[in-house]
Amino acid sequence: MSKAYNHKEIEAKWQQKWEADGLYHANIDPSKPKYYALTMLPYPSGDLHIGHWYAMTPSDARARYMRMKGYNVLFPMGFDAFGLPAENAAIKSGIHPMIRTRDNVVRMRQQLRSMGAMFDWRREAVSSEPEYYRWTEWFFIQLYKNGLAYRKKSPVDFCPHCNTTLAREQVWGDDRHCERCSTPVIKKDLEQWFFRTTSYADDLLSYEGMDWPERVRVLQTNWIGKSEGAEVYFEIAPDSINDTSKAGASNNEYRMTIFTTRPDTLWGATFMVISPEHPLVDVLTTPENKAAIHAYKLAAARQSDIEREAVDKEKTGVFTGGYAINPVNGAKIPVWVADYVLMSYGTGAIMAVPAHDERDFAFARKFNLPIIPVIQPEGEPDLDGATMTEAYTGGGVMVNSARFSGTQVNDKKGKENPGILAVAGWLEEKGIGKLAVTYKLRDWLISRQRYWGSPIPMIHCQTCGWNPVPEEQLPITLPEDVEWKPTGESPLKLHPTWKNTACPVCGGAAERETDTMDTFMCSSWYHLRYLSPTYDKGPFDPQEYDYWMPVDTYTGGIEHANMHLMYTRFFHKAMRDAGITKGREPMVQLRNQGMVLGEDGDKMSKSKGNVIAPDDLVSVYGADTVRAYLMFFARWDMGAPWDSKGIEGTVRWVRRVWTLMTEVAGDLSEGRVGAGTEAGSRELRRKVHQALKRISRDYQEFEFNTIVSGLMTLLNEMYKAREAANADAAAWREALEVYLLMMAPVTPHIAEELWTEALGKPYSIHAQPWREVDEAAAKDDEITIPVQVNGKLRDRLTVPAEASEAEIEALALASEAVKRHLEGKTPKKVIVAQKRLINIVV
RNA sequence: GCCGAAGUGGCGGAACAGGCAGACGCGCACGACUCAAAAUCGUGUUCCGUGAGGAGUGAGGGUUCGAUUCCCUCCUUCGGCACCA
Repeated sequence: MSKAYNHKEIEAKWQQKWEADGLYHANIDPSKPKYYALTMLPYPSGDLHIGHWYAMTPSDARARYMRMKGYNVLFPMGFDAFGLPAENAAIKSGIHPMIRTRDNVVRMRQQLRSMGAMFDWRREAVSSEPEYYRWTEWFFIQLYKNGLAYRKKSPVDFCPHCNTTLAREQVWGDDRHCERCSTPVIKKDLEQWFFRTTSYADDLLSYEGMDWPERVRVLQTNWIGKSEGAEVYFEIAPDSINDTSKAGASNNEYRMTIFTTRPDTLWGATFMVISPEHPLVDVLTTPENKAAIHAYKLAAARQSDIEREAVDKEKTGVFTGGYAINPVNGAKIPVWVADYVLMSYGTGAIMAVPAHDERDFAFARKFNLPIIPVIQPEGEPDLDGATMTEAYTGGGVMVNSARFSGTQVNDKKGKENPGILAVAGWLEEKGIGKLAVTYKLRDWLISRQRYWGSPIPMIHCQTCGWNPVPEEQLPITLPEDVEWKPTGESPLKLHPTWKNTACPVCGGAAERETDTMDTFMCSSWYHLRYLSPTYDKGPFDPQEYDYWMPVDTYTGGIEHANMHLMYTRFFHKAMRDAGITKGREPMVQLRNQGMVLGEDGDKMSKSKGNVIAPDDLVSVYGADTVRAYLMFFARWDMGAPWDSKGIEGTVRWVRRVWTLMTEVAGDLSEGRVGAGTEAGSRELRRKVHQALKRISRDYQEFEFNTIVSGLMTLLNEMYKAREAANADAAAWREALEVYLLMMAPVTPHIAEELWTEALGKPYSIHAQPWREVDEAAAKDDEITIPVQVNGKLRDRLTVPAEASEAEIEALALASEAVKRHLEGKTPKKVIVAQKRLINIVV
């Protein structure tokens, strides 16, 4: 075998053979430890991106390594196929999303096959096919039955001209106008479906037993945003109730609950602020303030969340004319409406303590509201509300706080703070408040006013209300005969008959929910559908589940830290509590890859013209070279700009491997390799086993760039050994075999070709066990020890590996170079750092 | 503003026990082969210095016999959150 390397020929040949033989089929095998390696599935845009290659081929290499290590490895692939792009394309071009999606899946499957990855295609799942979304619907019903799905009014962007809701990306410009008619968009409350993610907030905060990057854990922790404090109940002053419809109602009906992290500052509350959307705004507003409040509410509704939440924005607000009673001291304090208080966090109402909160301070100064200090920093002049220039937010001693004056306050939160603990206990005793916890995490809004998604399997009846579709009627399929009008309304709503159905409870006329589910719902359980994609008695075959779950390694982009990964964790826990899944977490280990940027260092985009197409690279260089280069050219977790010149180094390496392997294999089979010398053979074996040791560790640790550089280094050594011609045939055979085994996960085709054709070994290299490191062979005979004088390198000693530290020290002191730098002085100290370095201090 | 990550040659990066800084590769230079070029092979390539030597891992300080690695302060870049009560 001395033909030239032809990547097209060997890649086509082996991909076909592997497929025909089912080489990568993963079946339940209780005799082997299982390993579920999962990489995030793509959206079928119709074109595989270099980013997909960058994410998937190292994941594949590691899955292959684990397989060689003796694990029964499952490495599946599929498509997250519902979503907006297909629907937008349908509105523009009239091509049905189903047709477009199926075409794209066919095309992308081919592109994915060109990677030569070990995907078990029998387990492919496509989320937009009825056999899949039947179970997405089924899961919705399980969540509903377990009280985790509910309906609530929620604000959405709405175009009053088109009379429709808009997705966030359909709202354009700083003035927030409709993409189609340029009418300014308003917020509108719509009834929508939510999942109770918040009821799992504390469970989601625990990462026990999970090998996830610190970065992702921090991101999720911040996103959940647990905050400890207290809630306190403020009543509206009796003369401030402007609700004629409920004359004579008791005060308690209008109790306002506030959340605060600083109940210790309650005596310093000089006013209250409620959100413009707060239900009690109208009750509190006096007739003379009505017009101003109304205008303010309208303005707030027009603003985007981003505008409204901008930190540097000047505080705005309007006085309602109404007052509340501070329950700790009976003080009557004014209630303002301001947009810096968000209805979506806490209770939408706060007590304002301007002396000890920056935002309240800014607000008080602007509107001339009183500032009363109630925490005095120790050893400092007394705070004075009239002259303070900023809020004091630190610890100290409580003052002006009735029975609590003199109590210590520190920087800790919740119960850890003696001031908070004391006040909260008293509040609870008096029935005016208690310790409380609030989260930033919101419930998951899953309704989308869209066609191309999984239908929400709910039916609304005028008499029986909302009820789930009976499970035996699933799936509720999407109608195909819909019209693509650019109305912005979901075609499901406009379809003449689809929504008409019978109530599952009373049998009377009823309507289906016409909203569809967020696609994150589909991707929250795809790892389960892979287990048994054709199973029809449930979402997955329990036998497959028991063997394969949980996912051992999950790989993908960090951009999914707060959305997909959080939803998947929630989904798993909710279904576990419903008795459907098992265990604390769905994914034990998580690793994130970085991003391949364009050659200009910018993010790749069609408009910038800096997109690198993997298909072109594969056709020029071959999949093996592209795989190897993607693993080599950057740290996997960091990513880097693409370098089209850099790939030449990998091209040369692959060619040099081919040349050396075919030539040396030829020499071996024709007896041209002599007995060599014992030292020469030992030297070659040492290099091989040292590389094996390093490379094994690098596969384990996801350090793909040093796997390839380690292979390159060893190849250079093998060329030198060949030049020296002093290694025997056995050492060479081992070197060639181990080399191919080590490169097989990176470059599966060329490794298979050389293994079977050049070395004549039995097919397939990918079913071979990983070789164990021969520690004795890897051991150095001689070691080089750097010798420093005062920390500066002055000489290097080469000594036998078994030399004693005393011998090494004596040799170091005898060194000419060392003596020169000692300048006749006597060393004060000689440090012998094991057998790694000597430092002589004078 | 808060949280997190990262700053090492012309470039991507390596150094995984606090112990030889710059592995491997790109690029570049020189040489061999060639009429020539490409390809290939070989040699060199952190900076300053002819040299001995000196400096050097974003900046400054500290701990240590010894710091890219540990600690403190600061700067820059990137990512996330952003009036969260």
